[in-house]
Amino acid sequence: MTKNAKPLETRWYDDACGTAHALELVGERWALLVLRELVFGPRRFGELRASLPGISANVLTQRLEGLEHAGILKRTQLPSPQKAQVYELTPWGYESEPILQVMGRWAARSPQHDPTLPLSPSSILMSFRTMIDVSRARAFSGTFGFRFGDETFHATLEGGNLAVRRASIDDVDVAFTTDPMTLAAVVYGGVALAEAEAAGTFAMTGNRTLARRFLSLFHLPPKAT
Amino acid sequence: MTKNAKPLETRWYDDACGTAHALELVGERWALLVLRELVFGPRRFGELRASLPGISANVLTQRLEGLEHAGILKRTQLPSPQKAQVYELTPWGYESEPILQVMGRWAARSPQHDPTLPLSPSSILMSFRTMIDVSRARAFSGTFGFRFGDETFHATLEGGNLAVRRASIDDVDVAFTTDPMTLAAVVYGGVALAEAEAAGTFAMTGNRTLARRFLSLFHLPPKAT
DNA sequence: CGGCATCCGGGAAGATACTG
DNA sequence: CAGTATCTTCCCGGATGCCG
Repeated sequence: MTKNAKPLETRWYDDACGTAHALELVGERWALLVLRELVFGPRRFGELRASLPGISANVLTQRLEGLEHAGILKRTQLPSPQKAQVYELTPWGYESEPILQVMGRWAARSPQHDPTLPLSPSSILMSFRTMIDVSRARAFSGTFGFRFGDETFHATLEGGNLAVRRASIDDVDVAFTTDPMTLAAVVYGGVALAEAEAAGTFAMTGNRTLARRFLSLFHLPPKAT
Repeated sequence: MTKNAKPLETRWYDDACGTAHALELVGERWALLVLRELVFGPRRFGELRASLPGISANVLTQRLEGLEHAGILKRTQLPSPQKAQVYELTPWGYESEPILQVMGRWAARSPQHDPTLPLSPSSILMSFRTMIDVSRARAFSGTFGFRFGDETFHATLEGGNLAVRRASIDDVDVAFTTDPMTLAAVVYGGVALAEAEAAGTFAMTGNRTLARRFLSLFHLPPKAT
């Protein structure tokens, strides 16, 4: 029963500013990265832990408790066969995505940003939603599937927006099978598609013309100074 | 000479995600609130400390060092007469304002947000930039001055945007003299102008019709759930 | 295996006192 | 006024173990 539910009303900003309150809600270490991993759909404890390199189990437990208490996520039991419990953002929790996007766009301009570090599937797909060239994207539409190991994501491009969700990827126009770092290298790092395919770390099926057009939609902002 | 300037390269997220990098840059406690206080112009150490209820001097020193090292702000000496040192955001640092705005807009919908806590001048003016009704604001323009004790801010409304900077407020169409909490109560809390004026905590000079129109431009978003 | 509790070491934050 | 030094408190991270 989690006996120690101390709200610890101390140690907080005594400030009516919305930004300060946001920091009380999601300002603790790892909190926003937990949201990042949940933004495309519910996940289990172990999946979250595997996607967050370096987080410890007890800290993840604390964050999930705090975020649930704040009304940002809720834990739900899957129907009987699985008997597993998953964490899912509430509608208001899903609205936190712009925070992640704006922070990512700004930090991508940092002179110290190292794009060669590991990347999670959520991260690269979130970056697509952030870095998409809306005006060029409006010119076409399509459905795209991503397979990263055993995780699959379904993306629908339409009206300049890329809607992404964790789902199976049957019936997509293009399906990519790769890993997040290779995908980032191809899209942002100027690595040639043919090179990545030859290396065996990148494969795609479906409409290759559409695929190339899609992959050229995303660009990092220029570095500051 | 601050002998121990080691950034302690450990304790960070090993993650290429832009959001994760942003958290490395401004994810420490107080960091974003320091930026909030700098977003309308340079300030001195003591001014920052006074605007950040509860921060201690050594933590503020650490944050300023870290933010300077990251290239988000720089310390500059004022010309000879003052011999004072101020902290000022770099151009890229100023671009962090959308982070503050998006977080504030999202957190304002939190069921737990308490708008009766103390508020800094930067906070209320930042909230105006965030919560402005752009379509209605496009319909007119004007210049507005705010005097909070000895701090003054100059705001220019034009094209739906409210540009704010710390500056003297001569030659404005309307000048408000009040405190941030009273201003928030009038704009967001439904407190009548006449009531606040009668209480002596709110005064304005200039075009009163324009003033009323201006003050009605700003609204908090509805609470979630 | 998933989730949570406990213990421990290290380090960051908070408070106070002190210096130029 | 602008920080620095010191001490205490608390959070974070890792390890371990319990229980369903």
